[in-house]
Amino acid sequence: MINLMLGDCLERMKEIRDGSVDMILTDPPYGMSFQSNHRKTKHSKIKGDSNLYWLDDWCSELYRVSADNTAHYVFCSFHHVDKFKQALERLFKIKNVLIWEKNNTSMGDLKGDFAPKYEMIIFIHKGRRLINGKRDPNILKFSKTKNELHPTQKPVDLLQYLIGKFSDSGQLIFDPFMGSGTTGVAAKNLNRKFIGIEMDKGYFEIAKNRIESA
Amino acid sequence: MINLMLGDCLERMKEIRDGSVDMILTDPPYGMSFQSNHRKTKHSKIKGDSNLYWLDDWCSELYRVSADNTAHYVFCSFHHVDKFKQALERLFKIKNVLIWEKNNTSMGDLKGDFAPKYEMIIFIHKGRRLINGKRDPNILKFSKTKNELHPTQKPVDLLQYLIGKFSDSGQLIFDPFMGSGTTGVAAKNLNRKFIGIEMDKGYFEIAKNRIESA
DNA sequence: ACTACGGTTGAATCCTGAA
DNA sequence: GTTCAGGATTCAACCGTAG
Repeated sequence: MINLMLGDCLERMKEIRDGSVDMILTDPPYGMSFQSNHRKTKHSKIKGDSNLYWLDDWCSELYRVSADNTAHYVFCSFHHVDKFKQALERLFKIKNVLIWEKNNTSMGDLKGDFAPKYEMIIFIHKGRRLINGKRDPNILKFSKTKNELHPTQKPVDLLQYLIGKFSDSGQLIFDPFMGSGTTGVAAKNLNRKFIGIEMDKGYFEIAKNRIESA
Repeated sequence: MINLMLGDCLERMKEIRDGSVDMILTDPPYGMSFQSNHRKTKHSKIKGDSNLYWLDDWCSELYRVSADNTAHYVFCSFHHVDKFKQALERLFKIKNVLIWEKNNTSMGDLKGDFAPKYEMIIFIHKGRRLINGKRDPNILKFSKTKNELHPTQKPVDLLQYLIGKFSDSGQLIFDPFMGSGTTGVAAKNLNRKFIGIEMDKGYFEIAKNRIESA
């Protein structure tokens, strides 16, 4: 079962039944500008809300739709980790903050700072979910995707790893900020069901095509 | 110049002159025991939440004693990164969150979680301080010290690396939570001046001996 | 005119991995 | 080896407006 919705996730999530989702795996917009004058490959502009006013309502809906005894992942940069952690913490149990170590660094302040080489992944439980297989360290090394369709596209193998560790075959994975649909591809590859929501029509079509042909 | 003080850093810091410190490098107590009690209540009141009530006053004093255009490091676990980031952010500029990747993992939840393999280091500026040498990634691999004198003892080579990157020979390093004195040893090895404060008399003596014989 | 402030624009510059 | 491209960017200069 694959269910893709075009629209604002705060609205469309209302259509999802209480306790029906076995894993949320998503990469919310951080509220940064993606338009760089130096990037060769330009992506369409993504709406940046740096005030993150929607966070609390969003977390409440996530809690409502998720089943008991499930584990979930929310990608996050260190710039906003405090706000995301506190919003999630009101309802979920913060289990860990995983570090996705990339194979490259990004730009940032070249003279007064260290070079960004990772993204954070807030790992939460509703109730208690046991790990599948062995317990791995909380630093995960995966190479970045080449020729990205979306500026923050995640590697499929990273998402498949995360899905495999804390969900079972046939369970339902949910991504409220679908982007180019990598979470859906990973879910389908592992025989999970999937619900994805995306507001941008261009990315929605890309996601639909990618997941169909996966 | 090495100046070691026995006492509560919130009190003893008052003796340090405005703008006299070139780098703060410290590992504050996290108050983990309070945290675990608090977890049982889901809709937690922030008031009386943990023993981090001293954070805001502490940050104000750090800001007062530090010179303009200086860089500083505060160690932190992911459990409390939100509170430390927000307290520091009121006055300092958050530049980065560094990841100290250890060579081993610690215990934690063996069945429902990933294994902790890192500590966070909040990296802040007062004004703007340029890097010494090249710009390195924000994931730092250093092996843990063996036969520790203190439960959260840091490797000397890690602290020397951090000191070397953002301070100069002859400048003053300050550690308000000195513990077993590793920051002082690193500072002395690199010909920096040092002020350290420690409340516990046992650790104070250990630190004094270690720094003297460094 | 003279700052002061806010928003926008464009230049800078470095490590890593892939070719 | 050697070259080359690119990266959830930051900083500073530059206007336009307001006081």
